[in-house]
Amino acid sequence: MGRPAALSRELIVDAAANLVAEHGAEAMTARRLGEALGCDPSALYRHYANMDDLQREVGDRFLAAVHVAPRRGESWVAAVRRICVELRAVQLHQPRLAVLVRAAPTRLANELRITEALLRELRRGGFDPAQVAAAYHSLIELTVGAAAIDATMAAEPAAARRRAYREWRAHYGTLDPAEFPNAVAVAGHLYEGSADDRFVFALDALLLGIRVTAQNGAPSVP
Amino acid sequence: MGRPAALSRELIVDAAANLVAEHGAEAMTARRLGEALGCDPSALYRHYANMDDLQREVGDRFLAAVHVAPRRGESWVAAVRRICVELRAVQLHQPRLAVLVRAAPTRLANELRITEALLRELRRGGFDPAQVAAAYHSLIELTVGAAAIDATMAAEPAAARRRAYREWRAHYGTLDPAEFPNAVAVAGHLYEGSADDRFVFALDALLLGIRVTAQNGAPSVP
DNA sequence: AGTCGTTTGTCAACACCGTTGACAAACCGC
DNA sequence: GCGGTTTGTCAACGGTGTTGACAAACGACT
Repeated sequence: MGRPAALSRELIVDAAANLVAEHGAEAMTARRLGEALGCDPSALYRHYANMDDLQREVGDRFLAAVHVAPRRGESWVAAVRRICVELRAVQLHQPRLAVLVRAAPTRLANELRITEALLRELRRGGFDPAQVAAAYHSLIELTVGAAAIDATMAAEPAAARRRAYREWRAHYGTLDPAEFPNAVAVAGHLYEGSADDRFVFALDALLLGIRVTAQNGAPSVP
Repeated sequence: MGRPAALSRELIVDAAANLVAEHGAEAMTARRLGEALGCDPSALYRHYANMDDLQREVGDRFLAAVHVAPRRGESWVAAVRRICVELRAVQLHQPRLAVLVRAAPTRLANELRITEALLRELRRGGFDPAQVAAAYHSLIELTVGAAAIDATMAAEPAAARRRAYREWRAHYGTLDPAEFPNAVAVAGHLYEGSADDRFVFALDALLLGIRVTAQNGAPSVP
């Protein structure tokens, strides 16, 4: 009963996803979305409590691109690595949306799918439940967190990115050696390679640390 | 020459920092800042190109709270750990400001100070320059990234936080065991303890992985 | 002393943003 | 046909960053 709905959550989230894919996440405003849908901006509030609600669903829609199916012959470490790398890639493409996804777990379809897959692989690794949970949180914090940091630069073209990295390196190199001896000493290696390389290094180190911790227990730190 | 300046970058950044400390980072708008300074909002643009410029400086000012001086008898691992934990604590208090600090290195005074200290401790650990840079980037991505994720919840009172964690745990536990067997299995351990605990676990694992990697080289992943 | 150029703050305005409350259109069951 | 309910429209509110024209206030030069 009631007036027949011309809009629906699905129609809205579709249009919003298109808008984001074409014009970037900052284009997803109530007014532009209303224009794309041919309706008044305020009509959206009949289907979503507020724009954050909608953004959360759009964000989850983009997570559909992450493939979590296990591959034959793949170790659990390799699977976790692959899932995290893919998750990062998706988040780098939609920096603004990632903000909301990472504030709190949305527990929407695709996020649950990824969570389940990561937990599956970690359990395959032989950890006990508490270790699995701790490892999962570590991986998510690094993966999603690093994506948050890198997203801004990832939006730039590759040439601009390399130029920026080179400038930063150079800047650290020209600091006062009396005040910043260590920065000057390693300046040549800061921001070396791609952000993806740096992430994978961190990810591998974290995975290694998780494995060693599970075997030996947490090492003591004097 | 010219009309004498009533404002200055220092006066502005002082007022902005006070505003943020008292009313939160979202209170740092041009109009409220103008009101606090007794000037027109547009006067700010004589001293800063835009609000992002100003936010970056205010963000760096808050980093002054991070103590990086070496302590006697403290191992390099303990020092790195301590600096990262302090850095995280500061970022958790100013979530909005952290957004800008983490988009790209500001290379302002306090950020440089922290960078120098982390590099100092890592070099004390006996790594070669390339390893120091890689380790530094890993630590920053985890520390600042995790702070970005946790900042939203950290703004809530502790009771609300614990309630949210409990709800999430419960939600994972009530998922369909056929579709999400692993989530159901470890649900009881997800979001266990505090966000700080989870961060320290990840940080220790990462530090351990970095040390092992430097000793043995990167492990192969089948 | 008067004028010029420069710096700096003021004012009004522009173009946005999310969101709300009153209203009208369009359906269902009665 | 008459209510009740749902759904979209419209106008508006209060907020945001930012800009361009203008005026005040100085130092320097004639």
